[in-house]
Amino acid sequence: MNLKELATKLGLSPTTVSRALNGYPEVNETTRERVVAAAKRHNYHPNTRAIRLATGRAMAVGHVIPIATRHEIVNPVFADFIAGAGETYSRNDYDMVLSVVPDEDEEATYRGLKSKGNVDGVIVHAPRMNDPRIALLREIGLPFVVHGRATGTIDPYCWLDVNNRRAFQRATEFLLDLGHSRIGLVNGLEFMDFAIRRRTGYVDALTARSITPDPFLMSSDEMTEIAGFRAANLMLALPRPPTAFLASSMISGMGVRRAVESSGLVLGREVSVIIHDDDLSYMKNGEDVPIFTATRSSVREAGRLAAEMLLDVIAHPDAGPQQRLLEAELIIGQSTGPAPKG
Amino acid sequence: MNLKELATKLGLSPTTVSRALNGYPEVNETTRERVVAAAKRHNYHPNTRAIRLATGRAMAVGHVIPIATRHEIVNPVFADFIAGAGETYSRNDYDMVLSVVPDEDEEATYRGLKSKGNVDGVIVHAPRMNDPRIALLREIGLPFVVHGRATGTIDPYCWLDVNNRRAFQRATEFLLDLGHSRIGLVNGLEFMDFAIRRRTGYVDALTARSITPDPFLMSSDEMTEIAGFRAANLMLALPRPPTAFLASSMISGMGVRRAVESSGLVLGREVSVIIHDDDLSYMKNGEDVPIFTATRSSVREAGRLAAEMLLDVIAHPDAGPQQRLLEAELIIGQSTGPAPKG
DNA sequence: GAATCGTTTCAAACCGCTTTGGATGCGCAA
DNA sequence: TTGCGCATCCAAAGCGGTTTGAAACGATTC
Repeated sequence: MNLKELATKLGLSPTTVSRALNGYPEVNETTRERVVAAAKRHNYHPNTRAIRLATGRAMAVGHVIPIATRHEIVNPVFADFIAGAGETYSRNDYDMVLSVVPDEDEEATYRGLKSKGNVDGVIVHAPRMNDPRIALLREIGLPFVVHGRATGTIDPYCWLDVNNRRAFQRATEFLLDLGHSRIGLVNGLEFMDFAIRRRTGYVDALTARSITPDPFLMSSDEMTEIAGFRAANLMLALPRPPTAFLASSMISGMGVRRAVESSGLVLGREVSVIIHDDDLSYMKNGEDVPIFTATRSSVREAGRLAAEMLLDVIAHPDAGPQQRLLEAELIIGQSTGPAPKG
Repeated sequence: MNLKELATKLGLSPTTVSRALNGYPEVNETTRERVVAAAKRHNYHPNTRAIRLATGRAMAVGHVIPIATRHEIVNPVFADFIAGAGETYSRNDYDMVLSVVPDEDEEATYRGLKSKGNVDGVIVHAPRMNDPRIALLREIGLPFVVHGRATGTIDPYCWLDVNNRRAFQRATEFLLDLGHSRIGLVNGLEFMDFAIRRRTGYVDALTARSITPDPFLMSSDEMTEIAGFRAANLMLALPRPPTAFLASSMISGMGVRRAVESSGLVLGREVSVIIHDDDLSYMKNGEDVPIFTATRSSVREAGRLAAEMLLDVIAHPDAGPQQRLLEAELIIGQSTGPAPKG
């Protein structure tokens, strides 16, 4: 059942039927009701491909997920971010198209998305320092929103980010207030922008209290359980081991916990741990009482908001770039306590 | 730059240019080379929307991700499955469109996908017992491949699954061989098909050795760290606690480990644990030596294969339904050992 | 030299919708 | 009566490709 057939069946022109269904004013109310009823009765749904060609809009948003050929990690945060963004798209009748490409094809993918007209805009994931994608997207004129920011980029662009610096600064201050002075940082890979900012927050808090950051207490690696375990193990083996840790994710935090416990230490008493909690649905940080003290910010909510921002940018391309900084909560769980006397 | 412009520039008709670029035989080789060169020079990319309308194919595959309104869990396995499937799609110039919808809208979503012509086929995720989606998709004539199977469905359909029953049967036998007789099952939600099959494998292995399954040693819940922790804790508090556990995922396995260790027991000596390892890229089970003994099957590889199967089904709609059963490996790690004398 | 054939090219229809630029008919003011 | 404005509807021209059916032309066959 297509528009023409429906029109013939109604004794109307395709024009009128189209207008009736799309809510244009120049059609008689009685006619509109007839049309709507007939459309429902014959189970008519306009062909998306035709709409897209006729309107010139793709009614779709792209998410490009580069698969690093080196370290083949699929960011576990994607699932929840995508779920959040997807909810927004569904509500607005947009499609979400995911492109999984080897990272060396990423530029070609963006260019293709634009020139072939598959999408009306894209979300940029996991920005790095001086991320080249921002200039690229501006150059080819594809609307975009960055999830995160890219240190080093001067011209303004659209982004939505968590205040990672402030979050880690507060977490560090919290540990300092508890009397900890040797605090291990188990950070993500520090070419990622969020990891840079987190380290800055950590370093700032320390230096504000006249503590010189100890390079041996700062690690940077994938945010996996194993990596967290190894980093914490190394630090615990130091002559003057840390009494507290700051871990960049729930998962690496679990590795830190394993290292702590397998050293025979008790979490929350002998060693304190604060993690960053993305509030992943499959990785809840406890129920009533959080297991880990954490800086928390829902990545799913970030997905929803970033998607809304992008749709807004697509609808109003000439309104200046939007920017939004979300604050993380600092929630107190069972993994922190006063520094042991020593 | 569109086809007509390119044609004029070349002094050819759009017909010939289109044919030249699409490799049709009825065009002179010299002409073809001229056309291809010009297309590259002018950076011509055919408009996807136009191709889709003209050919009647969407060149896209759908993944519908229902968001349960009750338990809002985004399956952590999605990310890797999607990554695997996405690689296949990229290689074949297909788009992957994700629909995130409240689960009560799922049927309407599938019908819409079909009648609006957004996709050429879909992958069905997380099948349950007697899953209604299979009959629905057959009814509306949308090609599909199920990732998993649906116990109770009689008519043949396309699926790709891991042999969950056999995997858990082997794992149970392995524990029995080590002398364990009280083995706790920390299963996923048992309306999910894979969870049913895993329990069957576990029960079969026990009964084959004349051990009556103890209902207190069988739990079923979300596959989260917390749920694994709680289930294991309950079992460890029994008058006759288990000496071994079978956990349905790496994540719930980490909860089990925490319960074991917080009971002051040593993993791999006093209590053995086997998990199912989906080989998630952000959740590696150790490096050289696996942390957990595990039944392992890469969900990312499953994604690749399922996508290939779907593209094949789309290309050859009349070839009978394909089915493929993957076997999980049983890999030995540090979390299992002989049952303690007692 | 005419008929036939294969190669190469093109004009035009088509995919299913939106949208522009009229038409039509009616009521009402001039 | 004429003219104008308004409400309602329609024919036709896009959107940018693919594909059908036919034309043009040189080569081959009789």
